[in-house]
Amino acid sequence: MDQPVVPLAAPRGERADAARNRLHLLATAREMLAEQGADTLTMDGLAERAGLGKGTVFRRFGTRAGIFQALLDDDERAFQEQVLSGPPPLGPGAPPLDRLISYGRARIGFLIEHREIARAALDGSQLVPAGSQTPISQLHIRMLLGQLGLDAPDLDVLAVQLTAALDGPLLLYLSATDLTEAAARIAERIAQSWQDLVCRVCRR
Amino acid sequence: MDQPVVPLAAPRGERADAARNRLHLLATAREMLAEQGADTLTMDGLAERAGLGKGTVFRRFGTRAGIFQALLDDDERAFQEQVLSGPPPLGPGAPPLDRLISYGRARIGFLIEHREIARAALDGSQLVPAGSQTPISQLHIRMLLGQLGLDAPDLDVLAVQLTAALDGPLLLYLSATDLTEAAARIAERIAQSWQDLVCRVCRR
DNA sequence: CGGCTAAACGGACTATACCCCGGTTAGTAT
DNA sequence: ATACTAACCGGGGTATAGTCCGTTTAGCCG
Repeated sequence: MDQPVVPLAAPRGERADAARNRLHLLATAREMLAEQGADTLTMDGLAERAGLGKGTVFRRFGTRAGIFQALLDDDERAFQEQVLSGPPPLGPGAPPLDRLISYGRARIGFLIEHREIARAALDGSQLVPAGSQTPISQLHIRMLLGQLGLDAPDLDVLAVQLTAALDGPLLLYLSATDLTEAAARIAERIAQSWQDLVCRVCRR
Repeated sequence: MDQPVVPLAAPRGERADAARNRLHLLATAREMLAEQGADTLTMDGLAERAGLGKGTVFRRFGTRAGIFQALLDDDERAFQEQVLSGPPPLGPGAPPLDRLISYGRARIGFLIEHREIARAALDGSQLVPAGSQTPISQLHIRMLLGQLGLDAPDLDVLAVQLTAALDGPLLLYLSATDLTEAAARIAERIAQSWQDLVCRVCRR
């Protein structure tokens, strides 16, 4: 009853220069990521290369992991697009169980593809894998579970469990292996197990 | 064909002074933990209070999280005892499915009880919750799955999935709430969901 | 008991995430 | 156009995890 007509991304009042700097920092981070890898990327280095102050970097992203979470968010947008309004069975239109299976496969692929950023986006102080990552998966899985009409006692916790069951093997895999070999084979193995798991859980 | 007869705990050659210092550091850490909480415990502080050099602390535990992992390991010993040779249904003797349900309940209780240490034992660089924590759970679950004679395609990955499904809600819970209220209620809710999940997965 | 070596010790040193606050500027109301 | 204010910028400052290497000592052997 007061905000005029600003349904855009920026929640409210991110100043133009701030937005510009954020974009610029993200772009610079990607460059550095591409040429040196994630763990040598320091806040000072990023600030200097971007030609900005260190304080600015922290103001934008809060924490080191925050940068990678922001990058992952960015990459995830296209993925979410597919999930929310792409073609079935990933997008709407297919039966919930098919979508669940399809979603697991897609997410596994996405995370393996973006493994370096995903890994760096982890942070000991915020136990959940990444800022955006869990909510989306969990919400989507929760929604599909609702559509399935299961007679489980607590769909919310079940959604958390399944989300964890999807991410768990990936995290283990991302941390253990250096991913140089047979990424596809392991991905397929996890995808297969995901399918088996959800089929077991959802059959009546 | 060469090592004489040393089947003791210390793999080989942890010097007496080293062992003594490790114990002393662990004890000191527990004191500090009790009186100031986990996040104000610094490596320097621990070293100073223990009357040892900082280098020693790092030599023993490698990393800050390592200290908490060591403490958790220590606490976990009694728990493992119960699982490996305590009375059923947690210990051996009960049907595998009952043991699986019982194990989940016990682990939830254990982790909630030791929440502060468990939380501090997490570390962004080693994605799995804690040094000891995952292996034990996973191995045990894997074993029980084997005894169940499921026709799943990949019991190893299934074990990882279930371990994650057990830990996931806990981590979420440990990070979000400050646990001062209704710990028991939430624990019960997670335990209930765990039981439901494994029943769904294991029914034929 | 005296000497030898590998392991442990200590604490100064480095790197870097994160904080702070005085100065500047974008956005807006008059 | 001008003044006002809230937000942003900058970069030096602090705390602390983790490293290095010269020194000390435990365990053993002759």
